[in-house]
Amino acid sequence: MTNHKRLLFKKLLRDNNHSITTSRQIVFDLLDGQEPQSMHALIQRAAGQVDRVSIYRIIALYEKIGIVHRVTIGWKYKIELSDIFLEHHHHLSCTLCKKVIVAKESPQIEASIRQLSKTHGFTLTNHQLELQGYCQKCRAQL
Amino acid sequence: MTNHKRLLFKKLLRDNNHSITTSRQIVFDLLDGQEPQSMHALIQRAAGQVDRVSIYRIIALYEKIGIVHRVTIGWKYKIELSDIFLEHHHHLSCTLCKKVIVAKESPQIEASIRQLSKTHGFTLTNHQLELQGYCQKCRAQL
DNA sequence: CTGCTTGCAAATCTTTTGCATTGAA
DNA sequence: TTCAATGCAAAAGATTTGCAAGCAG
Repeated sequence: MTNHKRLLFKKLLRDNNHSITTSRQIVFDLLDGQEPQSMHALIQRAAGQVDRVSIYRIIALYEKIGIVHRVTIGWKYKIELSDIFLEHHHHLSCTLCKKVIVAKESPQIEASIRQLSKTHGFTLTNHQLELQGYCQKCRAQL
Repeated sequence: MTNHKRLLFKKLLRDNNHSITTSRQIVFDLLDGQEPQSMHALIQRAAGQVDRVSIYRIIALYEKIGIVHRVTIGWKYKIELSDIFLEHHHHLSCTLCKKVIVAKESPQIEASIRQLSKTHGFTLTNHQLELQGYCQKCRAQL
């Protein structure tokens, strides 16, 4: 993980008047550089270090202050670092192998989305796009 | 509800070898012409008519045979009739009043999305776009 | 120190499963 | 009649809450 990310992380906590605790750093580290993760996965990976309940509380806090956001993969949500840490992107999730392909944002899509909001008098703060289908590998096996 | 929808609904059940039961019709009627609904809402509205467990089973079936799909609103999912019944569209959901604005699809967005899949060797079957922000009314009150 | 954070226990809510009964074809 | 579909009870899983103890600032 880059030093920059860690500094930004701490700054976000400080700026919002929350302390920088060991548990919070552990959870942040678990999130960094990973595909979006389910609560279950986070809880598993933090087992013995951070209690399940604290993870829920930490993730709730992180979402409120914009460190993470939730994305929908299939029917369930998963957690990933927000676009301040990762570049803005979209997910292509394979219905068969469940792999998530991360796609860099397309200026064209972003522009159309802004246009759509405008048409509806909507003030856009955020958006999520999920594509479902088959990845190249699974497709070949059909 | 149009007769066409009801016929299509029955045809989908028949074509997939499932019987047309009272419970299934009730759940279908609850879904028709409504904003996406939470399980909780469906269960409430069907109280006394269809058991909670059956609703879960019926919705699972409906999703499998393409009668409904799940959309994410905030952190939770909701159920709505699939694009065979409604036209393909996207959701603009207001973070404040929770209202969901339904937007007709934009050819421009759809095209960009197809392009994005292609770039990644992905076979697209489906996609969902959710915009979050403030609706006109809530925006005015900020 | 002092109040924000955490862990633990337990409550609550959501979804799934097993099984006997009911109902559609 | 016959097997799929339903209801009920209960299990399993996910998330939240209350409270005492621990740690960051």
